[in-house]
Amino acid sequence: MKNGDHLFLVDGSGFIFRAFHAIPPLNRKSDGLPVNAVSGFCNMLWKLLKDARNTDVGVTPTHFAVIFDYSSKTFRNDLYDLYKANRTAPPEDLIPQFGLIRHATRAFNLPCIEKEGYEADDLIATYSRLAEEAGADVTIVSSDKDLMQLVTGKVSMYDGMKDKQIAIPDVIEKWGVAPEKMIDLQALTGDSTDNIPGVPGIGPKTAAQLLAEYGDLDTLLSRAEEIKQVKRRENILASRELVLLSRQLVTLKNDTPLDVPLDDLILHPQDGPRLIAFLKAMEFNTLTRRVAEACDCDASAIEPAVVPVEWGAEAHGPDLDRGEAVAPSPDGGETAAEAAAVLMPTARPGEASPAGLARARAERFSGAVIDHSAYVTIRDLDTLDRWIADAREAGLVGFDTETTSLDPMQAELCGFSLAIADNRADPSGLTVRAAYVPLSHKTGVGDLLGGGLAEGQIPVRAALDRLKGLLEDRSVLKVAQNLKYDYLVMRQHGIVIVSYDDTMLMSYALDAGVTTHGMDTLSERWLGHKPIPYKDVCGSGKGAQTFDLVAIDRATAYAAEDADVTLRLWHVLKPRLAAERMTTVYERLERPLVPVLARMEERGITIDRQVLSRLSGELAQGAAAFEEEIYALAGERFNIGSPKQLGDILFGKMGLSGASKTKTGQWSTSAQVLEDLAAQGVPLARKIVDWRQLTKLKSTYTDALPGFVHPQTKRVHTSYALAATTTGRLSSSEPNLQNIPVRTAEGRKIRTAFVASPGRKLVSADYSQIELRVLAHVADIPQLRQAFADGIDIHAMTASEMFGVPVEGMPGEVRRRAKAINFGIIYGISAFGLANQLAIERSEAGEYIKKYFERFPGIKDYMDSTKAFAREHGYVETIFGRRAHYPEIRSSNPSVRAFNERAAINAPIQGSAADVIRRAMVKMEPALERAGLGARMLLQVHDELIFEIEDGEVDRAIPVIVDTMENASMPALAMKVPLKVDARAAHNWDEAH
DNA sequence: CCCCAACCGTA
DNA sequence: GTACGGTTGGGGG
Repeated sequence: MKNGDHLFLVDGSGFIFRAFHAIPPLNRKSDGLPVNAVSGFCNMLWKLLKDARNTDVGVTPTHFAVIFDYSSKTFRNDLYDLYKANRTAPPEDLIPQFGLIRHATRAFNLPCIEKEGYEADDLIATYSRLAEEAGADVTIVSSDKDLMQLVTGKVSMYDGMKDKQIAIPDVIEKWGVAPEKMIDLQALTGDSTDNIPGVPGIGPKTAAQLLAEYGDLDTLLSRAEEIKQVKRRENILASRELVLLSRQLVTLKNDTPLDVPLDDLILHPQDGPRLIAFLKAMEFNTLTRRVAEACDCDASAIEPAVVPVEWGAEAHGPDLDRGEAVAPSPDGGETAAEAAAVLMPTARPGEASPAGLARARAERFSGAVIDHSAYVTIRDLDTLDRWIADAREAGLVGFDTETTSLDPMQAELCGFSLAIADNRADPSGLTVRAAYVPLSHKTGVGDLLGGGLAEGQIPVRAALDRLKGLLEDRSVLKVAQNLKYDYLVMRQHGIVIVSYDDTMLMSYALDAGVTTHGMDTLSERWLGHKPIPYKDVCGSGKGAQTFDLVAIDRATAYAAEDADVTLRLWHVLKPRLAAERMTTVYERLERPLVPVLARMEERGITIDRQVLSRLSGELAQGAAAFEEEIYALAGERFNIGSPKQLGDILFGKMGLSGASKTKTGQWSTSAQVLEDLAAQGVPLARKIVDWRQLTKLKSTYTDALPGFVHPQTKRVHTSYALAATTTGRLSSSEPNLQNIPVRTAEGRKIRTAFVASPGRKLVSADYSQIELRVLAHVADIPQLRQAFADGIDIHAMTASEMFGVPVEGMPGEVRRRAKAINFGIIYGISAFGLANQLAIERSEAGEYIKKYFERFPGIKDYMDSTKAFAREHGYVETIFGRRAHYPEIRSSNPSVRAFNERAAINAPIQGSAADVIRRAMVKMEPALERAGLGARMLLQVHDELIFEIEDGEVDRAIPVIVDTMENASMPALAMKVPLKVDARAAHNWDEAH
């Protein structure tokens, strides 16, 4: 270090405490991790370093270090055992941030310095002295008065939070003494926060006055007798020894041993990608964007870093218990605004009870008058600011995005809309005003050169900066329809929506099985209003255009209406949750899954296109070979893929027996029928079955999957539907990754194409027999509970009970039949179905069922009582209270009724298992983070979760994953049967499964 | 171009 | 016998 250099020393530990208390703890990661101090720290570092690069502005560091306290025990404790003895433990939310700030420092490519037995202040004093001796200037980034003794002509301080420089005159102004007298002043006054004794009755003012009069502390003490004020004189004389001790304590040690030499503090260039990876992991979206701009990086191409979090001893994570107090929950947490908002509008007579309010709301909102001409197009920032301010004031806002694609991973934002219930104008909540903010609408429809940006739109960056403030404000409840979509779209712009409700999920929690949950359906059902069809705005089929090409007036009517309708739906559905006691289901099983699934979809999974392409060729060859043989056997060429043509050939032309008809009267050519024919010795039938298998694998998988590889991420991003099934299961589409083949060897080859990225493994963790375990729990069957407790083969046990065959040496066929019965039970067994499955007579199947019910009477009771419950209430419930509705269960049509009864028997079993894995998924990310693991959950396949995990982490991650899944029901519900999870790691999905 | 039936992949 | 989604063929407009 040389003359003219400039060393910045950041008091990291001091900053943590200051930032933690100064910045409100609103600033959490989406998983609930508090990062307010980290956020303040990163912003401050960025500001310091940014100015540093801009040589026109301020001072430019050549050397830089961030200094931390190593631990609470230092040499000062040897001097005075009560030193800092009154310190209490840091707040819980602060604990994980100590480690994170060190990670942040390293991500900024800065030295992170601490030394056992010394405080940060001593290290700062030492570096400061050395730098000054070398002729350099020093800036200590801190506002701590303990460091002011270090200020000289070459050494100044800088308060990073107040953006204020502290030089010699500033110290004198503040404390009345020059920096070199600060030690004496502190010794006299003491410091209650550090438990440093001083002279009673002497504060900074008196101390400064005394020092001005006597020059320094030693002189003061030697001439203390001269002090005129009796009390003050006596106190000083009595405290003499303590004051000298205090002086030792407050004197910073400027010759501490250093592990990192001064010259090593030289400022290195920023490592942009590394810093962005860290900032993304912290979800500091604004800063990520700024850094990406400054270093010209594409932030979207950078994976978030894996940042281990040390939580200390305290457990953390979203609690999933019923009735437990809801801590500020990671995402859609209940806020004061939300609690207030649900009561808005003001209750009227007859609305005091939740049910009364719900009824009144439904009544008031039905037959809504929706006036498209009242919608506003927001074209300038001032108007947008007013709307956002009004939304803040209301604490509640309807929100919707308009984009160019239904696929959120491909969608480009065109604009967004806001809806506000005007509570002042109309306390009924009925008056909703809504606006559309166009951002990137184009002109020149049909212009091949592409029209330019349409006039009268706010610049995207400016508008989104304002919107971000609203969407990330925990105190404003955002209401959206199918929020996962908007969540993903906004994430692409660095915005993380917090505090939200999703009307689609509210409807799903309330009415699964009654209705679908799309906005148009809900609007017609609850508001009696048919929203403008998307087709009317954008056209369809060949004439379709993207939303950015829609004229802004037309777009406003459509888009604002969506936000308007969504907010009205919320007013109807929200009170129903409480009235129908579905709030817990909604808040614990539905809403928190939105960001979890969004992240899974965003991560995607890698597929090896070469593997698929090779397989596709093999399948084509195999199918072609079959085709020739099929034509030869049939005696003519025909479309094998046409069941109609095939049926005509088999049962018309060839006159084969064993035909059955489909419900439309056509010949059935199902696999079952063909298998039967093959068994009769019809070789053509076998070849058709085999041909179908190959062409199915080719068309549905090997040919289709590569088309889903995202052009930028090069991964496949499925879409999970949260509200598609009656039972509570998820569904997956575009592509459906929940039906990737596994049962045949040929099919399994498809799974080898699903691979981990380099240096990682795929880990598959699946529940073993979860539905039978749920059945054992809900029906409380002693033998089943015992078998699961003992880890016995459940199907063999069933066979043994039914047929009196010992488990040892049981024939495979006997076990197979018992297995089919077990599955049949879960599916709401019928003699017809079981006979079909086992290819036995219906009477024989009936005997099996009778026998089963004799051995397990509890199952019969369960099925009967479930049916009776469903008939009485029209719905059934899972163990977590989710409801599946069967409105047709009282149908006078016996087959319709029987079908609904079977579904009603199945739903609590399938649905409870679905609830369990939902809980596991919500708990998984916090559990992994708590364990300091970067494992990433990618896929869910009903009873299986697939992760991508760094090689070195796999062995540590698996127990965390297994434990989280096995204990997913806790603490809300202790199951009577243990849940068992098997997990394996491999390069591809086939080997991991 | 849209919709439905048939078929088949998964849990 | 439960719960899904995707592909193909084919009919109707």
